[in-house]
Amino acid sequence: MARWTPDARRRLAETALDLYIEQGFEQTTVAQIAGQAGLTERTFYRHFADKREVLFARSAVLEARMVEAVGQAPPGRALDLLVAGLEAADSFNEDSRRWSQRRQQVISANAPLLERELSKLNSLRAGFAGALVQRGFARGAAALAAEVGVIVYRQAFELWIDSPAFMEWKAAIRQARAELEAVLASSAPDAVPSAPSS
Amino acid sequence: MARWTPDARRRLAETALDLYIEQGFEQTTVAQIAGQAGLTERTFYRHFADKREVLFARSAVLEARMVEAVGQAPPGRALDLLVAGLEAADSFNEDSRRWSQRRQQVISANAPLLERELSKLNSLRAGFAGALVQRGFARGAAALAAEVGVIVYRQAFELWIDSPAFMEWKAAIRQARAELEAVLASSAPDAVPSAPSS
Amino acid sequence: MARWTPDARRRLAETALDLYIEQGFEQTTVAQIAGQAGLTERTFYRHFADKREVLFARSAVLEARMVEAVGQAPPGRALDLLVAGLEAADSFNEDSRRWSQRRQQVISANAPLLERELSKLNSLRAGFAGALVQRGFARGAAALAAEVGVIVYRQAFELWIDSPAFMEWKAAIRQARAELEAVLASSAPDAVPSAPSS
Amino acid sequence: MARWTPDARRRLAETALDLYIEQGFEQTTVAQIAGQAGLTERTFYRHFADKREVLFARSAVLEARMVEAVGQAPPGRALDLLVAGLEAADSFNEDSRRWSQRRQQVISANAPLLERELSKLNSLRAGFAGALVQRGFARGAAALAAEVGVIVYRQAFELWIDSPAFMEWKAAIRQARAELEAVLASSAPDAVPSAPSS
DNA sequence: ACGTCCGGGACTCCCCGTTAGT
DNA sequence: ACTAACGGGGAGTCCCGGACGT
Repeated sequence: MARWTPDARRRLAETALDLYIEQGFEQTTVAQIAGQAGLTERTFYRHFADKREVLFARSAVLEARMVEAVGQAPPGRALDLLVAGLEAADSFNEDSRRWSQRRQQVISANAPLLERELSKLNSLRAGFAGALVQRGFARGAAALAAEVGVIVYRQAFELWIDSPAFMEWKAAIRQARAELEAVLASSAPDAVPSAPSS
Repeated sequence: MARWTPDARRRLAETALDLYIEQGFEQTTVAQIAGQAGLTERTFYRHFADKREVLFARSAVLEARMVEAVGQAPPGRALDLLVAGLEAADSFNEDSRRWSQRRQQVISANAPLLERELSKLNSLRAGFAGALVQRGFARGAAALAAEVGVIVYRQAFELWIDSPAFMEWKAAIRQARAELEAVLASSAPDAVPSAPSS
Repeated sequence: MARWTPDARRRLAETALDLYIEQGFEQTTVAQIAGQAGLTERTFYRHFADKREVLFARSAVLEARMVEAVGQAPPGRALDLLVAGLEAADSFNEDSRRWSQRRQQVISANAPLLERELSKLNSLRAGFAGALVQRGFARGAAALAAEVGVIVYRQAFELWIDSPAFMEWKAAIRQARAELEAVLASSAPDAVPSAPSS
Repeated sequence: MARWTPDARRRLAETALDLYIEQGFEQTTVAQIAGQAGLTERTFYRHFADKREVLFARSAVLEARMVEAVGQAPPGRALDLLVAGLEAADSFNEDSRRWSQRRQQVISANAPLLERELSKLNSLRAGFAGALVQRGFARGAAALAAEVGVIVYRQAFELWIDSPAFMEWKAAIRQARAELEAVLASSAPDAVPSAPSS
C-alpha cells in the first residue's frame, strides 16, 4: 500500500483546470489548488514550474515529439516535412479533446495564459526551424517555413477543437493546410477595399 | 518651479533598462529602479503595469499608430495596406535605435520578457486583422495577411537594428518584404534535403 | 453655473452602495467608486474618512441627534429617557428604508463592515451613558441602562427594516422594548434545558 | 538543533505589544515588528492575519473554550450555563495579567483595535447564543442571555485587570454578576434625574 | 470643492529554499 | 521519491494621506 496516491501530478492539473474555469485564473491561488487536491502548495511547485505551466506541461511533450518527427520525415519540401511532424502529435482522443476545449476556454480568457501559449508556439517554431536546418534547408527558408508550419498547427488545432463531431487529427491538418493555401493563392480582397466602413 | 521633475516616466524607463542590462532582469527589483530614479516603488506602478511593461510601453503607442494607419491607407491589396501601416511607425532616429538595440539585447536574454514581446506582436497581429476587416477584407484572408504583416514587421525591425550603418525605416520594410517574397517564391530547399545529418 | 455638480457626496455614497452590493465590498476599489461617480479617488477621501465610512456617515448624524434628545427628555427612569432619545432618530421614510435594507445586506456580509457597525453602536452606547450621567444617574446604572438602550435600538431597527409593510419608527421602538421586557421577565428556559440535542 | 528558534509566534506577539506601547499602534509597521523579532514581514503574516490580530489571537482560543464549556455545563438557568462557560477561561495567572493590562492599555487608545475587540466580543456573543440554543433555550431568550453573559465577561475582566491585588478569575466573575444584578434590581436613579446640567 | 502627482504602509500571492520524516 | 512544516524575498494591488494648483 502506498502512503500517497501516486497521481499527484494529474490530480493537480485537473484540479487547477477546474478551478481556473470556475473562478478564473487570477482568482485561483496555488494554495487552493493544492488544498483541493489534498496536497501542499510546496508540492505543486515540485511538479510544475509555475501556476501557468500546469496547463502547458502536456504540450511540452507534444512539441518534442513533433520536432523529432520532422527530423525523421521522408525527404520532401519543407512544408511536407513539417506536416509529417504535426501528424506525429496525434495522441488525440475524445477525452483529450474535451480537456483541450476547457483548457482553451481558460487560456483565451486570461492574458498571462495567452502569453504563455504564445511562448510555447514560439518554442515550437524554433524547434521546427532548427529541425529543418538539420535537414539541409537554408536558415532563412527554414525560419519562414517554420512560421507557416506553426500557423497550420494552430489552425488545425482550432478546427479539431471546434468541429461539432469528432475529427481525425490528420484530417484537421489537411484541411488547415488547404485553407491556408487557398488564402495565399487569392491575394485580392473579397470586397471593394477602398471604403472604410466606420 | 515644479516640486518634482516632471519626466518621472522617462527616468523610470531609462533606469530600468540600465539596470536590466547591468545586472539582469530578474536580479533587478522594482524598488531599485524606483530608488535610482529618485522615486518610490508606488510611483513606478502608477506609470507601468508591471516590471516588464516598462520596456514595452513605447511599443503600445507604436501599435496604435500602425493600426490606425492601416485604416487610412489608400486602397490596394491587403499586404499593401499593412506596409503602409508599418511605415507609419517611423519615429526612428539614431538615438531610439541605440535604445532599441539595448532593449532587444535584454529581451532576448529573458524568458518573461520574450513572452511579453510575443504577446505584443500578437496584439499587433489582432489589430492588423481587425483593421483589414474594417477595410472590407474577408475575416480569413485578413487574419492570414495580418500574420504575414507581423512577420514583415519583425524582420524589418531586425534589419534596422542590426544594420551596421543607420538605415531608413522604409528601406528596412522594403527589404524585409522582398526577402519574404523571395523565400515564398522558391519553395524548394537549397540543399539536398534527404540526408539528416547528426 | 457651477463647475461641479454639487451633490458629490451623495453620488459617492450611492455609487458605493451599488457597487458593494453588485460585486462585494472587498472587491470594490475606491478608484472604481470615484470613477463611476465621475470623481477622483482623492475626492472620495475628502468626503469620507475611509472606504467603510461611506456607509456610516449618515448614522453619525443620527447618533448625535439621539444623544442630544436624551439630554433634553422629560424626567423619568433611565430607560424612559433613552427611549425618548431613540424616538428622535425618526427621519425614516420609505426611501430611507429601502436604502437601509440594501445597506444592511452588505454590512452583514462583510467582516470589516460589521466591525465598523459594532463600533458605531459602541459609540452610541457611550453617548447614551454620558448623557444619563449628565442627567444625574450613577455611572454604573447609566452604563448598564445604555447597554439596554442600544439593544432596544438594534432590535427596533431590525423590526423596522424587516417588517413587510412600512412601520412607524415609534411603533418599532415600542415593540422592541416590549419584547425585551418579556424576555427579561421570563428567566426560565422554554424547554427542558438539560438535554443537549446534538 | 533547529535552524530557527521555534517560538516565532510568541516573539512576534511580544515584540508587537512592546512596540505598540512604545510608539503607538499606527506608528508601528509590520516590518519593524518582524525585524525586531528577527523575522521577516512575510512570516508575520503567516502567523497573524493582520496587524491587529496579533493582540487577539489568544482570545480566539479562549472564546472557543468558553463556548465549548457552555455546551457541557450542568443544567440550569441560561445565565448559570454562561457563567460556567466564563469560568472555563481561567488560564489566568499573574503573568498573563500583566500582559493583559498592557494589551488593554494599547487597545483602549486605538480606534482600529477597539473595533477589533468589539468584533471579538460580538463573536463570543454569537457563540454563546448558539450554544444556548443547542441546550434547548428559545432563540430569543438565548440571544438576550448571551448579551448579558458578555457584559458579565467584560465586567469581570475589567475587575480582574484593575484590582490592586491579584484576584481569582472565578471571584471576578462572581462579583461582576453581583454588580450587574444589583443594578438591574434598582431601576430608580440615585439622584434626582430632572435637572439636565448642560 | 476638485484634480494631479506622489509617498508610504498593509496585505496577498508567487515562487523558492531548507529540514526532517516516511 | 515524496510529504509536511517553516521560512525568505520580491511582485503587485489597494488604502489612505500630503502638497500644490484651479
